[in-house]
Amino acid sequence: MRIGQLSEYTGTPRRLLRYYEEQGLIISSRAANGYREYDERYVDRVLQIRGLLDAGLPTRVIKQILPCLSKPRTIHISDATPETIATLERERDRINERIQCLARSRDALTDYLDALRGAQGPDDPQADPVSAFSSGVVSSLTPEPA
Amino acid sequence: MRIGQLSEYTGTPRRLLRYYEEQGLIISSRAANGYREYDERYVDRVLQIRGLLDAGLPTRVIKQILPCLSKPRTIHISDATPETIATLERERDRINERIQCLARSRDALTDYLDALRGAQGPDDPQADPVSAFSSGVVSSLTPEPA
DNA sequence: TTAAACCGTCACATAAATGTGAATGTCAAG
DNA sequence: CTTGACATTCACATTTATGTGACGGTTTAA
Repeated sequence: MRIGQLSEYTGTPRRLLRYYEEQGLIISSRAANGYREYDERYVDRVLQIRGLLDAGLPTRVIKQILPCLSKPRTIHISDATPETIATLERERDRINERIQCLARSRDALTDYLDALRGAQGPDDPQADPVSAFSSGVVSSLTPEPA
Repeated sequence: MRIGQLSEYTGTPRRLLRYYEEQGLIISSRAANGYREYDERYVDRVLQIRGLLDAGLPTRVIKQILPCLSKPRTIHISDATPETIATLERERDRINERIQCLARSRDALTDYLDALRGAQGPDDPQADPVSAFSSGVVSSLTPEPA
């Protein structure tokens, strides 16, 4: 498929697909006229890239770990220096830290929402019996929620 | 404490602490001379902010969810419009998506590393008995791992 | 009193991801 | 052949999170 198709399937502006290529995240073959030509597998690939970018990984890091994320593994093995391995391990650890951080926030957010629902918005009959009661104390550590 | 202390404790440049304040993520009281004055709780707060930023959340979103992440909950409850709740739920869902995406990548990365270790780098006596064997097939979907 | 180590604001610079448009080439359909 | 949709490259603009420095005030200690 060409860039327009891939753009449509992945909801990614053409500009960005070219940018990802420029950053070495994807590779395109060219038709005789110079048009980029993509494999169907690029749809998932691009969605994965976008997910990782959205999760805060820079293209530089994504470029490093992408080759390890292909479905049919048992490829790309054998070209691994100790430094490569160390780098990948470091990135994996960093990803783990991100996950932990996000999970903590998600859990706190969930608790907060549960408390809110328990306190005043029980329009949803699934509300948990969380004994939440409000006070007027304001921490002043943070601004008001929007 | 003043900004220098907070900067030292959190490993965050002064410049960024002022920036976070400018973005409404933190609030400082001012001493008579105009110096910013911080509570000790700001250390954890700033670390949390940095973690979320590093995980890809923009300051705009962090500002929204931060008030819900305070330890002593049961504060800030009662000022929640339905739109606020909907926004928070949406952000929670987005955070969840990020977590899923990162977890997938981490797992794939872990598998890859396990396979690598099984294939050639068993310097570590803890290596798992993963029956990994390499082939020369290259996907061409992605560049070589660095 | 002077120097060093803080603090303040202001402002310019940068890298990454992205938006947007110009100028042009290609191709399929009328 | 022309038009419209799609492609190309080039290039400038923008936003966000930062770095960095100028210039000046304050506090502390020699």
